[in-house]
Parts: sequence; structure tokens; C-alpha cells
Amino acid sequence: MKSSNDFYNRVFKVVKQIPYGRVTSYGAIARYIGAPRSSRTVGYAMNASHGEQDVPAQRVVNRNGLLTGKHHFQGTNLMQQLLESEGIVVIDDKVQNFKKVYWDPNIELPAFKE
DNA sequence: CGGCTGACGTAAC
DNA sequence: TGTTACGCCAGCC
Repeated sequence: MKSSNDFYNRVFKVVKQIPYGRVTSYGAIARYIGAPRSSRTVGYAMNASHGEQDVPAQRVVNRNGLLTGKHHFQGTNLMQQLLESEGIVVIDDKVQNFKKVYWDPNIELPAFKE
């Protein structure tokens, strides 16, 4: 197996492991699952995360801390509201103190374990 | 089977 | 330091 389906599965799994009040980037997840060049595909996988209620896609932003995928959410600023509800300061679709709330699975997590 | 698109990232200018 | 161009992998037409 280890096919595209697994790729999505890994992305979902990592995103689900994101702690409360923290955010991460697509590239970090991509690198963690073993696809450092598939950052774009990670975001694409997030598109399918809509079927996964346990996947806090709002905690996943780009390297700049910008809420690039907020447009894909139901509401116009639903993503921002969710992040602010977690204590994350979001101004102009940009995560403030991104360095503080940034959560890197490659650092926080020892290794990928199924 | 070929080509285009896309919630990104890095390099180059 | 800001902007532009390219690459990357997976999904869809």
C-alpha cells in the first residue's frame, strides 16, 4: 500500500497531533512524512481533510504564518476565528508570534510512529 | 498517456 | 529586502 492514500493518511495523522494553541507549516508536515518536496501536495491533502473532523486544518499555515487556506473554509474568516479561539493572535490573515506558536513535528515529535 | 492545477517552498534576480 | 521564476508530488480532465 504506501500509496497516495497513505500520503493523505500521514498528513491527517500529523495534523491531528498538533497541540492546542499551536500551528505548523505544510513544509514541516511534508518533511515529517518523508516528502520535503511535496509541500504543495500536503496542502492538497488538506483539501480532503474536510471529511476528517479530527483534522484541525486551521492550525496548518504556510511558512510565512499566513492563512493561505482560509479561503477554503466554510466561512470567510472561520479559520482566523478558530485560531483566535485557541489563543492564537491573527491579524490580517497572518499569525502573530508565529515563532512562538509554531509547532514543528520534526522537533517536537521524535519520529513517525504508526 | 499527456498536460494542467494546486491550502508551498526555495533559489535567483 | 521584495518580487519573480521554477520545482515538486499527487489528483483530475
